[in-house]
Amino acid sequence: MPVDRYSVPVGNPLNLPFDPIERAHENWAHRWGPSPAMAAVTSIMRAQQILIGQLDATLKPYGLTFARYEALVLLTFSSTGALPLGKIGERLMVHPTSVTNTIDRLERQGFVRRRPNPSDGRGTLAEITDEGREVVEHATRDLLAMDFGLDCYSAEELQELHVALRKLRVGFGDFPDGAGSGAV
Amino acid sequence: MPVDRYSVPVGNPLNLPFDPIERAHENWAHRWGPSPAMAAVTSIMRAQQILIGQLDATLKPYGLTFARYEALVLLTFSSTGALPLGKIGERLMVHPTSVTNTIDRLERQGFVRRRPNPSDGRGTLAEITDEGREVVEHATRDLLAMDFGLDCYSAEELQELHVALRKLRVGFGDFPDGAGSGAV
DNA sequence: CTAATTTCAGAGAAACTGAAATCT
DNA sequence: CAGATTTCAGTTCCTCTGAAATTA
Repeated sequence: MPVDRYSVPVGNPLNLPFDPIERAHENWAHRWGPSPAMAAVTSIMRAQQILIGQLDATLKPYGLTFARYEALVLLTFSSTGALPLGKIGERLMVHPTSVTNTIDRLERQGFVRRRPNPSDGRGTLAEITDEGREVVEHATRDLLAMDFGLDCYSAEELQELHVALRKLRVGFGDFPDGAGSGAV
Repeated sequence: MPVDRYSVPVGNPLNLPFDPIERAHENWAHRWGPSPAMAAVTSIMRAQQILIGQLDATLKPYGLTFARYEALVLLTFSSTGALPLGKIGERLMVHPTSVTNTIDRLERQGFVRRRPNPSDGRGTLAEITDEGREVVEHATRDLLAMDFGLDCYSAEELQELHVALRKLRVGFGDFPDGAGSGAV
C-alpha cells in the first residue's frame, strides 16, 4: 500500500527510497562540479520546511502559527506586557506590514489589544491579554514536549548548529561579531 | 545617518547592536529554562530567510525565483529535458498544485513547454526550452559567483552543515538512514 | 521642515484543501 | 471498479512596494 505522499507532501515525510538532495547534488556535480554550498543551501531550505510544518501543526489547535506564537512570547518577555509594533518587527526580524498583519490577527483572536503609545503619539502598543498569556503557556508546553521538532539531536548538536548558523547571520550583517545580547 | 532597515527589513541586514536570537533565548531561559532546540530552530528560520532573500535577489534579473530555478535545473538533468509534473514535485519536495503553478509561470516565460506524456495518457511532461537552458546557465554562473549566499563558510563547514541537517531529514522520514542516492 | 511610526491597498509567491476530469 | 495524474477554485500566510496619515 503506497503512502499517499501527495495529500500532504510538504508537511509530511517524503518517504523516498533515496535522498533527493544527495541525488540533486550528484547531478549538479556532474555538470558544474561539486558545490558544497549548493548542497548546504538545499539542506537548510528543506530543514526549515520540515520544522515550520511541525511547529505550525503543533500550534494549530491554538489557532496560532509559529510567527504569531513568537510575537506573543515576545510580549510576555516585556515587563509591562506591551511593546510598540516597530520594536516587535525589529526583534522578530519581520517587515512592519507583517507586524501589522500579525497583530491584526492576534487582536481578532483576543490574544492582544492595541493601545496608543503614551510616550510617543505616533506609535501603537500591542499589549498581551490574559487569554494571550494563557495560550502562550499551553502552546509552549506543547512545543517543549515535541522539542521544537528537533528531538533527533543532542543538546550539544543543537548548540553546534546554533553556533554554526550565527556565522551566517553575522556575515549577513544582522549584528556585529562578538556582540553579546546586551544592547548598547 | 541611520540605516533605513524598514524599507527592506527581511531582505536586508538587521544591523542591530545585539543578537536578537541570543536575546530571545536569554529571556526564554529565564522563564522556561534553557532550550537549545528553541535557539537552534530560530537560527534555522533566520538562516533560511537570509538565504532565500539573497538567492531570489540574484535570480530576479532573470525573472526567476529559487523555486523556479530549481525546477529548471532538474529538467536539464533529465536526458530528454522533460519530466512528468509529479516527478518534479517529488524531487523538489513541493506540493502538486505548487508544481502546476511553477510550471505555469515557467511556461508563460517561455522557459518550459507542456507536452502530453506519451507513456501515460493521464500525465503531462514539462520540457525545458532552449531559452530555459540558456537562462539556467546564466543564473547558475551568478549563483556560483555568490556561493549561494554561503561564502562566509569553508567547504568543510558547509559539508558539516549538510551532514548535520541530513539527520533531521532522516528523522522526519524523508528517506531511510544510510540510503545513498541510488533509486531502488 | 525632516524623520519616524503605523496603516492601507495591492501585488507576488508558496502551501494547502477539496473537488473535478482524465486515464490506467 | 479503484487508483494515479493533473488541474482548478478558493483560502491562508507571509513578503514586499508605494503611498498616506500622524506626530516627534
